[in-house]
Amino acid sequence: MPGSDKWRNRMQGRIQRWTVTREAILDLLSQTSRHLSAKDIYASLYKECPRIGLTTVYRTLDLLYRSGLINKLVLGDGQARYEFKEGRKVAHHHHLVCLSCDKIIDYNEFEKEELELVQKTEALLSRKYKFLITDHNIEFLGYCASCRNTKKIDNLTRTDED
Amino acid sequence: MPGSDKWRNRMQGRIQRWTVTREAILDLLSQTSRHLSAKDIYASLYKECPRIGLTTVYRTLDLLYRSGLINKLVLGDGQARYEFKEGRKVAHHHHLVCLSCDKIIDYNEFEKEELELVQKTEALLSRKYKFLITDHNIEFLGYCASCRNTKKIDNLTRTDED
DNA sequence: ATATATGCAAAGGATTTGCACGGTT
DNA sequence: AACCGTGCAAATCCTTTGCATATAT
Repeated sequence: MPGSDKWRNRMQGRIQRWTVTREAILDLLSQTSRHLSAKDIYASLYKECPRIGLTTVYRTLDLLYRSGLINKLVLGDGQARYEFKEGRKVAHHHHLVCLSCDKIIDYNEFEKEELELVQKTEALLSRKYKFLITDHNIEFLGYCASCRNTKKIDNLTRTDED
Repeated sequence: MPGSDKWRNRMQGRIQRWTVTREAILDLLSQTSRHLSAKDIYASLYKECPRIGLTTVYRTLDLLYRSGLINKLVLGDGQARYEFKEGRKVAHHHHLVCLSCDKIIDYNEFEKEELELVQKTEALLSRKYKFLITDHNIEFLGYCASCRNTKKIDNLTRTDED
C-alpha cells in the first residue's frame, strides 16, 4: 500500500518509492516539536504497526536527512536526534547541559535575539568560507542548581583566574 | 611517578591525583590546534608509552571535560572530539562543520556580536534555570565549497524553498 | 515483472563497566 | 598503608550491513 500524496511532492525526484513507513515517520516528525531519536520513532510507530523494523527507521531517517527534509542533531548522549525542518525557524531550541549530572534542559527563550545573530553569522560565514549552511547548534555548559548545592562542585565555580 | 606541576594548579581541588597519563593527555591537547578523538590521542601516546590503555584516555578526557579544561565536540562522524580551552577568553572560537566530508573550520569572526548575545543569554538562562554557566559552544553545519561542487550534494542545496 | 523497500539477524564501532593490580598521596 | 588510577577484557549501546522476502511502480 503506497502512502498518500501528502509529502510526495516534496520528495519528488529524491526517492524512488513512496511508502507508508516513510510517510508515517515524516508525519510523526512534522507533528512534534521535540527532537526524536531513531528509537523514539520506532517505539512510537511500533504501537500502530508492530511489523516495523528499527533498521527501516534508521534508513528512512538517513534518506530524509540527505534529502534535506529533516535536521540531524548529534548531542552528547550518544544517539542522534532528528527534527522536521519546516522552514527551520519554528520550534527551534537549544540546550543547557549540566557537566556534573548530564542533565539537559531544552530552552527556547531569546529566539528573536538568537535568530538575528544566527542569520547574520550565517550570512557572513557562508560568504567568507563558501559554505552552504543548513543548520546550527548552540549549547551552554555549566552546573545545575542541585549540583551546585554539592560541596564538590563549589571548586568548579572558580575556573581560570589562577 | 607523578606528573609535573605544569597543570597541577589548574586542576587544584578538582581531581584526586595527578598522574603522568593525565599530564600527557593535557600536554598533547594543549599543543595541537586540531580536534582529537580518543583514538587519536591513544595512538599518539601509544608511541611513547605502549602501556597506556584506551580506557584511561576515555576516562581522563571525561574528567578534563567535566573539570572545564577541555571542550567536547560531538560531530556527526560517530566519535567525540576534544580540544583544549586555552584560557577561554583568548582565542575563543566556534566551528563550521561540513556534513559531507567532516571538515571542521574554526572561526573567530563576529566575536562582538556573539559575545553580546552569549552574555545576554547566559544571564537570563542562569537566572531562570539557576544554572552556573561556565562555557558555551556554537556550531554551524553545512557543506563546504569543495563538497558543494560534487554532484551528489547538489540535491541538498535546495532545502525548503518548495 | 522488476527493481526498490523492508525485516531480521548479525556485524561494526565507539564508549562504558567490572575487577584486580599498580601508583600517588 | 590507604585509596585512587590504570589496564585488560567483556559488556553496552547506537548504527550499519547482508540477505531473503515483500511491495510499489
